[in-house]
Amino acid sequence: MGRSPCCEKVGLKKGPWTPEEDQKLLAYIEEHGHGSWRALPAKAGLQRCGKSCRLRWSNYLRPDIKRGKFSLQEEQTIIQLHALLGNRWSAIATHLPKRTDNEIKNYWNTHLKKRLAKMGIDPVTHKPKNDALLSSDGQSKNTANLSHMAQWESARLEAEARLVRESKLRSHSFQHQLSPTGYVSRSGSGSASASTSAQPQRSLDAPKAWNDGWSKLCTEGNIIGLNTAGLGADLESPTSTVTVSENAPPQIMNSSGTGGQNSIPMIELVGTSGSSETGIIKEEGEHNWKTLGNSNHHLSENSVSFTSGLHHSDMTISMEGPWTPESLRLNSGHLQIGNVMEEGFTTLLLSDSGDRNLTDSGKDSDHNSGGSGGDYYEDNKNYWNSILNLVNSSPTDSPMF
DNA sequence: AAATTTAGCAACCGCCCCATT
DNA sequence: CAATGGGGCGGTTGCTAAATT
Repeated sequence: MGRSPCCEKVGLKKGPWTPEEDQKLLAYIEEHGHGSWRALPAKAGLQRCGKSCRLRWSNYLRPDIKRGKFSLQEEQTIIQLHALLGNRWSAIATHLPKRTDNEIKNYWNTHLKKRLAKMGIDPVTHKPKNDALLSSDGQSKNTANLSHMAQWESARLEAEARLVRESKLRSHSFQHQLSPTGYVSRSGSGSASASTSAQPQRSLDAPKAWNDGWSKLCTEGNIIGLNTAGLGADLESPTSTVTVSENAPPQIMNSSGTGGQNSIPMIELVGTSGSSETGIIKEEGEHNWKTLGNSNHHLSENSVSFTSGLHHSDMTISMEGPWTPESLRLNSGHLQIGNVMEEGFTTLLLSDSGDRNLTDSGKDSDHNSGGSGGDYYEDNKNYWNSILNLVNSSPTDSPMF
């Protein structure tokens, strides 16, 4: 198709914004809302293109923006989400309230990426660069699995964001007039717009429900089946089901469909948390993780699961649908999931960030795997712990998990 | 103290998706 | 169904300040 650039018009100003321009834009949006960005500059008396105005607003002028140094928590979130989602800055930004995707992207590029590289970790794959040895024993496939999961999760995320966007659009159609800022999160999740009037509609949001479920999951340890497909029939994304049962036998949750070639892939995490508070697998289960490979695992064509065999901390991960058995890895009888050493690296990375102290669980590491291989199961456990931690500590309006 | 290099960040660019016509 | 427009997203650039030589 091809289309003319929005700033093609001669006479439009580019480059840094002056305080006067900021003031004009701010005043206009506060009074009228942004409305059509393209039409805004003329109405606001700005010699800028609409796109530039939108960027200036969403990255700088918006009232609900936090600026300044990133906290350790934020760093950790970025690193972990980047490992999961890649350069999906807007998705990552939804987990960092008041931070813009642009800011996160910049922070990644200027700080975190370099720090990873310095430590010999590939910032793209989050794997050690000298990974040749590992790849020979299946590590690369494991990473591919994580990538696969991340792709799947990304697709779901997008669909959920779309759903939320639609729901917000419906509610904002009239709220827009009432809320002069008129800001809707770029990802559609609304997570960054905590100060806007969107709050009452949150209960309609699939991500909110998802998150609520996780909250319960992490705080009560009850059996909770969450299936985002059930939250909206028009949700076209793959679905996730997370079930936790206290003292329940390990189980494979049956997903929707039959796992046929055209069915939606589904991951189910079925875990029984030894901790009734956080859903985080406690240290007491440590040895069981290490012996995970000796415990039950079954592999069938369309459904794969492993059971850790923990007496207090059971986790089953099952995958159905078009994923082939090859997409999962049985390695010496051990099912590997994802990049098992990631947490170790993350921990190292964060430890490397100078004089800051680590405060959260998942950072209790004296396991400096640091690219040397480390203990797969220990790292695996910590990786998922950290993800659970992340989820658990995420803002309630986060669209993910 | 001046010149050069490096780091940080705001903003731009081009592509893409989706809704509307 | 195709064309078009609006807006979102990720990659990149270029300016400025800080650090180094």
